[in-house]
Formats: sequence, structure tokens, C-alpha cells
Amino acid sequence: MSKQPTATADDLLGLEDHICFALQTASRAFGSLYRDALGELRITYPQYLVLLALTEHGELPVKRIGELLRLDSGTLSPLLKRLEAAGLVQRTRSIQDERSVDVNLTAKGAGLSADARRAVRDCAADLGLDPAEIRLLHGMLQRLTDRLDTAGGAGVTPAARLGASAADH
Amino acid sequence: MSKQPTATADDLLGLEDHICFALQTASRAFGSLYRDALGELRITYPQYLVLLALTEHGELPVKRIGELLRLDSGTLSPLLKRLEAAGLVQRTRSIQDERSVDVNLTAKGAGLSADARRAVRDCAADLGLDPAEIRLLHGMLQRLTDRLDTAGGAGVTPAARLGASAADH
DNA sequence: TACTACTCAGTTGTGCACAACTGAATTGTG
DNA sequence: CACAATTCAGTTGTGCACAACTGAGTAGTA
Repeated sequence: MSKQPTATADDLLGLEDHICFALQTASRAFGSLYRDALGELRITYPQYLVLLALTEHGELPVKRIGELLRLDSGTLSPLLKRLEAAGLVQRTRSIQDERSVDVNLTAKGAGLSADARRAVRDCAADLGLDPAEIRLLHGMLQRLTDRLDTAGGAGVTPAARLGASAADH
Repeated sequence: MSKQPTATADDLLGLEDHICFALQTASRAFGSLYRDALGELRITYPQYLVLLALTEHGELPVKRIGELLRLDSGTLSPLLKRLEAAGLVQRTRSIQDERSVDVNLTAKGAGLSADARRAVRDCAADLGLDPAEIRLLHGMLQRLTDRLDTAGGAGVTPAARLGASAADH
């Protein structure tokens, strides 16, 4: 729109044009909504995700939680420590592999997980989003994430599979 | 799909079903890519956004930067302090309003902003994303963010400015 | 002109994300 | 068996996001 700087002639690079910025902004707006919903239960959104993963899968080693949530031990260790201090999960060293730590929901944690899922479902329902559009968005985001993972994780081999992005899902 | 917990009968709430999680995951994957691109220039992605805003608009008060980037002073104050310490921006108390602080790019900051924009443009181009799909995604994200803002920011009572939010762009 | 509202940048404290590292346990290989 | 490489959770340090607050400056009003 209103450009006058020394920029060469590229543009397309205004703040509003950055898909990354739009992505982060939407994510933060969502986070704000969930923060309100979960705040009464005294848990944060990342903590909710951990409880959700444990509710879905039952006992999980820290490593597996990290894979599911795409978080490393630097994030998970203190987070799980807080959940344990709140009496929501229990951590026990694995017998088979002493390096691993298994995480379990306590009864209190399972109850709070149910409350949290209700709260999240209710406030999400209040948004009145179009299910078809959400599905479309969800698919686009997954494909985008896949693309970003291969680009970032694999380094400099952009040619490989870009043309055939359809092969996912 | 392997559920056995005490959940009532709602579901749709698996980790993978959360649009919010997909959003945050994509945002973090993008952040990781940009972190690599910007790391060589010794700036972070949020710092890049500030430089970008200043490149686009010229001198800006802190307040206005916060509006553009959706950040408050608790985030911006230390961030701008780091940019100033790096010699990339200059902060000066406004003459008209002594409460306000105007932020300017230094020559060094303007140069680094140009480098950063190039780096971001190049690594984004390497993704080979479909422009039409990106535009679609961008529009969906903006509408979603608007919806989330009106739902969370205003609650139910202060209906004042809700209708006006449609008038952007 | 006083006095109350409000606005603005900044600080403090909590929690998350992530890189880099540590140390113990395990695995693979000679 | 010995020993190097790897795996795992955890720690440390940096930076961002955000709530709550402070204090100086400004605007509105009696």
C-alpha cells in the first residue's frame, strides 16, 4: 500500500503480506481465548495439551509426549514438574529403560482433563466456525507444516518433492 | 482413533483435531525456518518484524509498533532495548507528548533490515508454495483472527466497536 | 486552578520455546 | 568383555508473550 522506502523493487514483503505473521497472530489470538477458558482451571494451554495427550494415549514416556506435541525436554521437563506439583500427573522412572520417565495422569488430573476438554469445546463452539472451512484450513496447515519441516530439517534440497505436495494426508 | 478413556461421547477433541494446535505447530515450524535465516544476522523473528515495521512506516512511537505487531510494552520494551543496544534503532522521547517514545531505524538498522528482508524472501521462495493457496490461507487466517478477537477481546457486553472491525483492507 | 481520568513506556514475575550442554543408561561394535 | 556412540531426561541461559503493576505525563472537568 503506502511504500516509500529504499527497497529495491521486490515488495510483497509488507508486514501484512507475511503469511508467517498471519499464522502467528491467529495462533496467539487462539491462545488468548484458551487462556481465558483454562485459567479458571489453573492450567495453561501447553499443559492442557499434555493432559490431552495422556487422556488419549494413557501412560506415556516424556520422549513420546515430546514427539506428539513437538516439544523437547527443555520445555517439557519444567512443565511436567509443574503438573506434578499440582498433583495432576505422576512421573516414574521406567523399569525397562532407566533413562526413560513414564508420565501418568492422576485421578485429579483425569478429572481436570475432562473439565478442560469441556471448557475448550464450549468456547470453541461459541466461535461458530464453519466446520468445512476448518477442515480445509486444517489440511492446509498440515501440508504447510510438512513442507516447512522438510525444508528446515532436510537443509538445502528444495527440488526433491515440491511439485508433488499432494501425496500427504 | 484408539479411545478408551472415560470421555462422555463428544470427541472431535483429539490432539490432531485441534485447529489451534495445527496453527501453533505451523507457526513454530515457520519460526524455526526464519530463525535459521535470521540467526546469521543476529536478530530474532520478532526483532525482524519491528525492523520491518520501521522500514515500512518510518519513525514510529512504541505504542504504534505495538498495534501493528499486536504486542504490549511488556514485550516491546526489552526487545527495543536489545535492538538499541545492537545499534539498530534509536529511541527518543517525543517532544509533543513526553509519555511517548519514538523509535527510528539507524543506518545500520536500515541496512540490516534490507539484508533480513532478502534472507526471508529467499528462504520463503525456496519453499515453492503455491501463491494462490497462500492467498487463500492468508484470508482464512485473517478472518479467523477477527473472529477470535471479537469473541475473546470483547466478551459479550461492550458491543460498541464490533461491527466496525470489518472495515479493514 | 485543583483534581480526577486516563495514557504511555517501563518493570516484575510466570510460563513457554529453543539451543546448548550435562550425566546417566543403553546400544552397537570390535 | 571393553569402549565408543547414541539415547534420554534434565539443567542453564536467552528471548518472547502476557498479566499486573508503577510512575510520569496528559487531558478532562468541576
